[in-house]
Amino acid sequence: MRYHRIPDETVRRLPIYLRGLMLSATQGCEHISSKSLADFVGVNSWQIRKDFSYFGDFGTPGVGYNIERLAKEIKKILRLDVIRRAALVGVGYLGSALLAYPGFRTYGLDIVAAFDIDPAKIGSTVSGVKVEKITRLGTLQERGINLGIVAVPQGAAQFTVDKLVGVGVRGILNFAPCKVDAPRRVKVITLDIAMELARLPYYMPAG
Amino acid sequence: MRYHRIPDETVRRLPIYLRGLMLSATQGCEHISSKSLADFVGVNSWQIRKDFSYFGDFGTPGVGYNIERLAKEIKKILRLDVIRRAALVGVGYLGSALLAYPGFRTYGLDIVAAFDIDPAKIGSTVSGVKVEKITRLGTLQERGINLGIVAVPQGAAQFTVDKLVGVGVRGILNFAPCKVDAPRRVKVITLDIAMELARLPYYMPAG
DNA sequence: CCATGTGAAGGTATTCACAGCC
DNA sequence: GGCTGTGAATACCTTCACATGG
Repeated sequence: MRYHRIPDETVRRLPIYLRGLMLSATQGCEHISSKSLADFVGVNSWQIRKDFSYFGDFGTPGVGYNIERLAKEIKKILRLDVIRRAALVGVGYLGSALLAYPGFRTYGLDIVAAFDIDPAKIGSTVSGVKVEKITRLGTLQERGINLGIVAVPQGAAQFTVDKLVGVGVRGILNFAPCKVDAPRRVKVITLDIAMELARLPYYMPAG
Repeated sequence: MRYHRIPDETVRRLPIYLRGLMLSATQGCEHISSKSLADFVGVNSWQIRKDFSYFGDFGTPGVGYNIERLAKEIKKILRLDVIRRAALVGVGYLGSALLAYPGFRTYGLDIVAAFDIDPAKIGSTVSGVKVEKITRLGTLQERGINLGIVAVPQGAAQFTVDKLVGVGVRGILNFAPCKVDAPRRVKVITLDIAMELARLPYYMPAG
C-alpha cells in the first residue's frame, strides 16, 4: 500500500516516533524493531508498523527499521527537514516558559522572535530573544518566519491571530483558551492546558 | 439512547462545551441552542447534540438547552463538581507559568501545593503558593490532593510519577516529553508542547 | 415552526492474523 | 526464527436525515 494519504492520527504520532528514534540513535544501535520502538514510546507494535506502512517500505524483515533513514523520512514528511523559525506573541509567564523550553530544538524548531504590547518588557531579552514591539510584526515575512505562537490573554487572541495571518504566517499554535478563526490556508492548533487537566478527574474511578 | 457509555472523544469535548456554556451564562441568556453553541465553540451542531444525547435529555425542542442545568451536569460527569486540588512538581519556567495561569479556576481546579528539588527555590512563594521540599510529598494524602502535575526535566519524570503514585495521587498531567509508566488505576495524560508545534508544518502546504 | 434526539449510513482508525522475506 | 507489511475484521466516531415533541 505504497501510495496512500497519511491519516491524521498517524501524523499526530509521527513526532513521538521521531523523538524515540532520535533517542535510540544516541545509543549506538543502527536498527530498531517495531517491538522495541513500541516499548520506547508507548504505542503498540502493530500500530507502529501500520503507521509506517502508509509512507513506504523502511523496514527489513527479521532486522527492523534503519533508525537514521526512518528518522530522516519522518522529518521530511512533517516538513521538519528545514529549520523552522517561529515567532512568539505574548511574553508573559507562559511565553517566557516557551522561550526557555529546550524541547523545540529536538524537532528543528526555533523561536527566533518575541513580541509584546507591554512597554516595560519591550527591549528586554528573555532566554536570548529580544522582546519587540508588537507593531514590528510586519517584519516577519522578510525574516523568514512563518510559524506563530500565541500566548496572549484570551481577549487578545483573535486580534493576534488576525495580525499573524496578515503578515504571512502559515501555521499557528494557540495557547489561549478559546476558538480562533483563520482562513483555511492557515493551520491553527489550539492547545488549552487547563482543558487537559479538566478531563483527568473523569478517568479517576472514585474520590 | 439514555444509558450509554460516553465515548472518549466526547469526553475530550466536554470541557470545551463547559467553557462555552459558562461564558454564555454571563451574557444573561437562560437557554442556548446547539447551533448557537456550535458557533461559540467551533464544533458542529449535530456533533453537539449527539454528544449531549449520550448522557440524557437536557434540551427542549424548539427552545434549546438550559445553560445552568447542562453546565452542572457536565461538571458532574467530568467529576469537577467538587473543587479539585492539584500539586505541582517542578517549579521551573513552565511550573511557574502554570502556577500563575488563571485558566484552571475555570474548571474548579486549584494548584494548592508546589514542590521542587532546588534548595534555592524551597521556601519561596510563587503566585501565592509556597514551594516545598520534594520530600514533603508524603503530606499530599492528608491534604486531600489527588491530582499531580509533572513539570520536571525529562530525566526526572518517571521518578516523580513513581513518587506521586506512591503518595496516593490518582491522576497525573505530565509535561515531560517522554512516556511514563504508572499502574492502571492512575490515569496519566502526557502533554508534549513541542510535539504539537512539530506537526504544524505538515499542514502548511508549501514553504 | 423550531430545535432536539437518534437510528442508520458513512467514514476513519485500530486490531488481528498471517503471508512473505531476510 | 524473527520481523515486516498488509488485507480483512472489528471497533469507533462522525454525519446525515428525519421523526418527535414543545
